[in-house]
Amino acid sequence: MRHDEATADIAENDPASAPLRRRKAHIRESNEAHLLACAEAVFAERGLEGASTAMIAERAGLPKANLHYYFPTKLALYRRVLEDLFEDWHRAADTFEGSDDPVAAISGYVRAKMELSRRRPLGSKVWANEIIHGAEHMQDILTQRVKPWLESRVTVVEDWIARGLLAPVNAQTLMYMIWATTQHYADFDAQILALGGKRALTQKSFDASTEEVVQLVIRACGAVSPGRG
Amino acid sequence: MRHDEATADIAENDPASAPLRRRKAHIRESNEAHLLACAEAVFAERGLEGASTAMIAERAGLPKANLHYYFPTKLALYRRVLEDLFEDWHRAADTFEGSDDPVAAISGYVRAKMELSRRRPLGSKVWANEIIHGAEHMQDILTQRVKPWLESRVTVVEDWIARGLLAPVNAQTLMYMIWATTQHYADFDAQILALGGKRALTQKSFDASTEEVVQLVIRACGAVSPGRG
DNA sequence: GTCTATAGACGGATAGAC
DNA sequence: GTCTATCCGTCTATAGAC
Repeated sequence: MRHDEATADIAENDPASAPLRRRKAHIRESNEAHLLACAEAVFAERGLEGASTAMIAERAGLPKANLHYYFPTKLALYRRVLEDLFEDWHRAADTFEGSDDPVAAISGYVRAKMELSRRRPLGSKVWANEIIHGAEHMQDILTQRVKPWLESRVTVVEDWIARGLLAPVNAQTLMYMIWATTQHYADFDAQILALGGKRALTQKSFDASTEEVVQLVIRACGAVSPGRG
Repeated sequence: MRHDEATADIAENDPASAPLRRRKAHIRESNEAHLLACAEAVFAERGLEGASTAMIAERAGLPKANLHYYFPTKLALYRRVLEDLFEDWHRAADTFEGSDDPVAAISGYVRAKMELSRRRPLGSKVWANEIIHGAEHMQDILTQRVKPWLESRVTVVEDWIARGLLAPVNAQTLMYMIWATTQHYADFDAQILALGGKRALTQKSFDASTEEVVQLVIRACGAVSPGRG
């Protein structure tokens, strides 16, 4: 994390300094990524207001001033975390694009969302926290990125219904149920743990919950589960 | 909100001061209730750390020192809000106790939970926020109050399954789906609004969403919806 | 029971040496 | 690019007059 080379006097246009510039770029990239990961954890544990730049810097093993060198304000850092989370969410959402078979598409999407809750629960918490508090720092992401995606999926589901492949459910309500239920396993893990379900944190119980959720969702929208494996 | 009577010199044991003591008790009761309502709103909007006692006091129209007169610390106020929320949640949960008919019991419970999300969305947000951040201030509520309730309901659902009244779902997973989906309409209202669904905030669209959720849940657990009305 | 003033800790952000 | 020291604002909580 520490770099003691004297680099301040390297001329920008000196070809000989190219390796140093690359090294500086690599340092920046690596420190930014590390700070983003630590920020995600602290924001998840304490929220935007509860998190302090000192906590994030300490977790990253850097002095606070160094954090402000990479991210000018706490809010800028927070925004970057949210944008990064959207990218990950969007990759999971791709699962829904692939198939024209409703059972395969929907169960695949539920599994992808559960996998995301498993793999990145802290990110899910940051996202949930932001929305609960009014989503003021992600209006643009919601309206410009999530909304078009949702509308296109609603169209697809309504087409499936028109073709008799699904029961006449409200597509938006179905999507909210899928989001809410899958994200519950990340956001409310403390409650699930306290309620002492056997399905707490092991990969095995998480996989079992995943298949139970898939089953519930598939039956909810009036299709027959294809089973799996 | 203001009371200018000189009451400091009223002897505790003087029978003549009983009316004054009653008035003081009423003042306390009314101010505490008002502060609790304002605290719930500010905690919902900003979280425990983001909320300041100054904000809560200002919303209540009282000086900050007055707030600390009624609630010694911010955390004590927060705890009182959480306990109050549990009581309300518990009343809604009673719906589930009444009937031995699974469809009536489950759809009634879903409606009660949706009604709670509609009537007290700020409270739902405070609850969600607390759990997302680790539930450290409500471990006792979860393990001593919510857990026994959940276990008794799991038993009932498993009995229904054994009697062939429901599909063989995992009762806990079903309950998490109900909680997650119904609370989504309170906690994620900012997202629902931003995604521009027609079902935003009117009572009418909320009622429609309620019946859609009931339908989805009833079908998910393998029963036939009884319709309604 | 009400309210002003303030103590004391901690927050985000920056200056400037290295 | 790193890090110490510090500014200045806000926070919780309390003292003490009324």
